Amino acid sequence: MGKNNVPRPTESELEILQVLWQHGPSTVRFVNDELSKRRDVGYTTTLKLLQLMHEKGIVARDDSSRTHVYRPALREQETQGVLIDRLLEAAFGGSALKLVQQALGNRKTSRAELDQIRDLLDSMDDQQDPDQPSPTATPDTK
Amino acid sequence: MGKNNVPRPTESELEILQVLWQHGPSTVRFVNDELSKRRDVGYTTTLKLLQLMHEKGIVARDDSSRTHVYRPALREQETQGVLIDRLLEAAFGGSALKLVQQALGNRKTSRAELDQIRDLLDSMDDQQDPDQPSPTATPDTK
DNA sequence: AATTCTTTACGAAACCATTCGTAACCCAAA
DNA sequence: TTTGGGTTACGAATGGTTTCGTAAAGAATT
Repeated sequence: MGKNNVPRPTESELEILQVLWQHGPSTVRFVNDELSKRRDVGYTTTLKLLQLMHEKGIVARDDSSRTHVYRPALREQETQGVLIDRLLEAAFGGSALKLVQQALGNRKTSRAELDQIRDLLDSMDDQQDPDQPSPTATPDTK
Repeated sequence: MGKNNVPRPTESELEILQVLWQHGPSTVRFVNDELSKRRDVGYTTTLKLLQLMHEKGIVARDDSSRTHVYRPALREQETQGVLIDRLLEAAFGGSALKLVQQALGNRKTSRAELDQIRDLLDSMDDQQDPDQPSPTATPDTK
């Protein structure tokens, strides 16, 4: 099992995942209240979505008590990674460089944030292993 | 008219847009041949997609001659920007920093690319003083 | 106990993306 | 003129996402 069959959340599902990531394991009621702060959404709609996400393996749930408690099945970073890969393939021809340039270039970014990115770049320099080629495009591992 | 009603291409539509961005204005036949290099797709499927994209305003077409010629209605960068905004909102709570960290962190990136990003960061430092708003980033109200 | 509130489960409707079959049309070649 | 290949237009089937109405069951309140 690699990243092959990692679930690909839809937009609504992501909305819910963000609530779970931010607040931790939550009931349908809580998630729905959070979503309702941003837009109109019925309780059973949120319920159904969570049930489907559960079937898909996107969330796990504790149904030991009557009101079930849902939590993300994947780490935030993992899911975000999948989504970036998706966008990278779909719109940037696989070039992470172009994506980052676009993300930074067309946007206001504070100096503090720029510095944080610089730190990240520096730490990546340290990890550079010159032995290996740079296979940005072939996660073919079987 | 701001970025409000900029079209939001689907995955298939992006596949086609990439062909158009890369090769310039093209006929259905050409686009379909390109897509066929990667996967199985019927001619009329590509045709229909292009027709729908035309209706949506995602592509423009020259139908002065019998075989129509399609071209992107938006610049590559513009569309990519919209898509990043979308992902940013949907999965990263709006934090471009987190997105970039994720894009770079979970991925092998060559030193050359890292250097290019550093250059970008440096040039952004220069622009830090927003007397002159960046020409790319503010298509405000007309 | 009866009522009300909360929750889950289920089914269906509405909508959209994707795919393709079929027909009509034009043009060029036979 | 007829045939055939390439093209556009259109409609429909399929499958997935999103929404919500309704029913059933449990829990709390009266």
